[in-house]
Amino acid sequence: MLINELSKKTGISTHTIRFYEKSGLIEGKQDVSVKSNNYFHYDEVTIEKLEFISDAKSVGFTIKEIGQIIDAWYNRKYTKKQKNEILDEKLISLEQKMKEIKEMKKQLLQFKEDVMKDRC
Amino acid sequence: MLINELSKKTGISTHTIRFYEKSGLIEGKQDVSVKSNNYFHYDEVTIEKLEFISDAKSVGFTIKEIGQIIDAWYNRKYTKKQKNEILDEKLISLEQKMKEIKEMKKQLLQFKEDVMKDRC
DNA sequence: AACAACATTAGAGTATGCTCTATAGTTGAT
DNA sequence: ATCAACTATAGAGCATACTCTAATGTTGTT
Repeated sequence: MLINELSKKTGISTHTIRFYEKSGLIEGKQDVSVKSNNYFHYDEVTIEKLEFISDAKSVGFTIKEIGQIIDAWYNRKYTKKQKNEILDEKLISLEQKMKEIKEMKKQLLQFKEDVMKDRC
Repeated sequence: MLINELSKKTGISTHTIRFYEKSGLIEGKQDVSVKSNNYFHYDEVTIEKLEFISDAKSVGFTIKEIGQIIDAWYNRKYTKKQKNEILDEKLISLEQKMKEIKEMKKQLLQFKEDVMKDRC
């Protein structure tokens, strides 16, 4: 599929898709047999990747981190061991985020109590 | 205390402290009885606020959101009811973040399994 | 052939959250 | 009095992650 279809299927603008492509997160293929244009073609895996990018952004991963994860997932440039290391590292950072959110939740509940008891 | 002491006590640079002050997150007081300078003085509450700001940034709250929370906590400009609404809203967004992180964790564990079983 | 709707690239512009520089004045120890 | 170490303000610069504009070319329908 071409970029417009990809955009419609994922809800991500063509501008942003091109930005992600420049950033190395996704990769379209040009059809060498077609000489009249240099349109990029995208496959189903790209849709999966873009959906993953959206989710990964929500949890606070940077483009660079997302790139690492996608490479650990869909790339041949790492060994099995390296892929596992990258993924474990990201899992640890998720645990950390989780912990921080729990702490913040406690803090906000404390604020609520302070408000209720006119302590601030 | 003056800004330098505040900076040392919180580990936040004077530049960043001034940035937070401009952004309305904290507020120093000038001593009107001293006419030779216009130095700002900060109290213990400002330390608490700065510590809160650091924690709140880690969980992904924006400066604007942090401002709202600090106002709900330490400001007279909202009613009890409004304060509670703001805090509840932020608690809900924390729940959302938590959910997203759990999903992402599942996803990364799936990637690990895919790697292990040579499915990618 | 005309024309809307698509495609490409390069690069400018925007928002957020700092981070640093420049300039100028103040304080406190020697 | 001097001087290091502080203070303030204004504004420039930077990194991240888009977002948009401009210029130019292609495709497919009428």
